[in-house]
Amino acid sequence: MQQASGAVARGSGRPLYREIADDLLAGIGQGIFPVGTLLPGEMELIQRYQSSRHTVREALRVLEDMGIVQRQRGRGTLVLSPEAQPAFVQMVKSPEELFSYPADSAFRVVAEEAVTLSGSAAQRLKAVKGSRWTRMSGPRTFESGMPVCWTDVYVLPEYATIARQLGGANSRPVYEIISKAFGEEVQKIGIEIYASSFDEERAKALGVDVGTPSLCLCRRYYGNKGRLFEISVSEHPAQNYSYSLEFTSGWQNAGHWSWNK
Amino acid sequence: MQQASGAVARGSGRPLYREIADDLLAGIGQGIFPVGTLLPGEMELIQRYQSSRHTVREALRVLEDMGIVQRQRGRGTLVLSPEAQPAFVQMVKSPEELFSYPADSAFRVVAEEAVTLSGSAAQRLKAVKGSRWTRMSGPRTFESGMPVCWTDVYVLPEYATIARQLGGANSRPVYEIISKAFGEEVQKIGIEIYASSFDEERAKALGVDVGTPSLCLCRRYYGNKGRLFEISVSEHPAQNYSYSLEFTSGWQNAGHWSWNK
DNA sequence: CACTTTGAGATGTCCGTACATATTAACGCA
DNA sequence: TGCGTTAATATGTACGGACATCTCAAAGTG
Repeated sequence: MQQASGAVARGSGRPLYREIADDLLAGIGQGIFPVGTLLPGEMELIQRYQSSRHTVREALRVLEDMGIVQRQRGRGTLVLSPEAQPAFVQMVKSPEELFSYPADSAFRVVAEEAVTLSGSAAQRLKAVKGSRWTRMSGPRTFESGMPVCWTDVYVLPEYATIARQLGGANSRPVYEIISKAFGEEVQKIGIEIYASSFDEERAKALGVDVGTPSLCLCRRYYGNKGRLFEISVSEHPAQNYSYSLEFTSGWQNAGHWSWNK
Repeated sequence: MQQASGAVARGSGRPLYREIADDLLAGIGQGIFPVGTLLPGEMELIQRYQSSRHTVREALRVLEDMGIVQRQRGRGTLVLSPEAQPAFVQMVKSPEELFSYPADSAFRVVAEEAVTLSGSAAQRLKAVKGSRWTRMSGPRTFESGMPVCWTDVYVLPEYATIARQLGGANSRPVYEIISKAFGEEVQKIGIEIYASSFDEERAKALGVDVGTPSLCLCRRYYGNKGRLFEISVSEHPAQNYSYSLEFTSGWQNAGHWSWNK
């Protein structure tokens, strides 16, 4: 185990900034720098390690890239997490890859109405009870007419005008249309997956038997300032659909996306 | 669109290293610096942008953190990707979080046998046809006896000895036991989710009705050198189980995990 | 020809300095 | 008391220099 927050070995073959980063990490792990508090300032660390500001900042950058600390100009270096956390990350290039929808399928809206979420509906959608949404429902089908799934899309009432764009067959995801039309940048996506079976109405619409097992995907889209602006619930016939994920060992990067004010 | 690879605006309110990074990015996007080639050296970039090495390196670091370029001492800066790829990443602290298994549940092995995968079984598990595995099957239940799911675990024959450790009730994940006992470090985890319904045998074992909708999770664990060493398939009663994910906007970090030799 | 050595060029590490800007708390004033 | 101002402090940006280490190719050597 490393000694915490004192002098570090020089000429150990490892870069000095790495030694400093490890030492700070040990200090955080041992509670010398508790989570939620600020690390000593750069000037103090320079004295403590008898190093230069450049080297100290390099060490702090390592910790930041590992998600251990968060740096903020004018405030200091906040300790976020007690230890180096090797993590499993899944990366997709765009939210579209979270869909796994066939490219040649289209969503056809057959019903649009304003809804106020009751308690049970709000719980199922993980939304606020009593909140108001505009719901658009319909099947997603291949060009050939073969059904892909039944979809309920809930959007904020102020975005209900997109229903006009969805009037005809549309293959683009709803979140993408909203994002471009209203400047909502998707910051977070929540996905919940569960199994169910088709009720009579939907089974009829998709041309499958009543009671057919189904895979349901509920996706929640959070935009600017973390505001929930869209919820979509899709119900797929089980035999035609599965959902795949892949996680790779790595570290989180708290990095550059937050640099823009 | 930015001009590519010439002088950049100073005093634009944005940091100079960001301007340089954007300019290089534009150059990469326009094919001035094709993917697979090396970017101009730091000294040349210093002259081109009339800046200091520190600033140029800061710009290159931004591109590296975004996964656009890869830097290598003694060689140069390699262009990996043509454009900035905003990505959605999901992070979990350990593979355990991928389970969502209740902590007070236990897996009880009721059958263990050597199997050779037929074509259909291999396709379903996404494993190699004809490969040999040791399969352990049984229910996972709460301490109270209430069923959580039915699980089939496939492990490499050389790891079959862990069945001894699983003889009694065991709440620890199988991958964790293998990891500790045999030194397999989990590098990648693949998950596939689909819906089904319980057949007679399993319905009886779990005490649910035949035909009850179920949610199936197939997990594949890849260890050292990317070798598939465990597959687990769990079938959950639909009404008791759902699977949640969350993705946050960010960038990939090609960074510090590779620093250790 | 095969192998070793050398050297140029590239990035990595580390030191110094100065000024800019955001944050926060203390201060002064109405 | 309430609010705007100011000052101290923190990190961010940018400049300069020096030496270390790695890579690759060219030159040298047997």
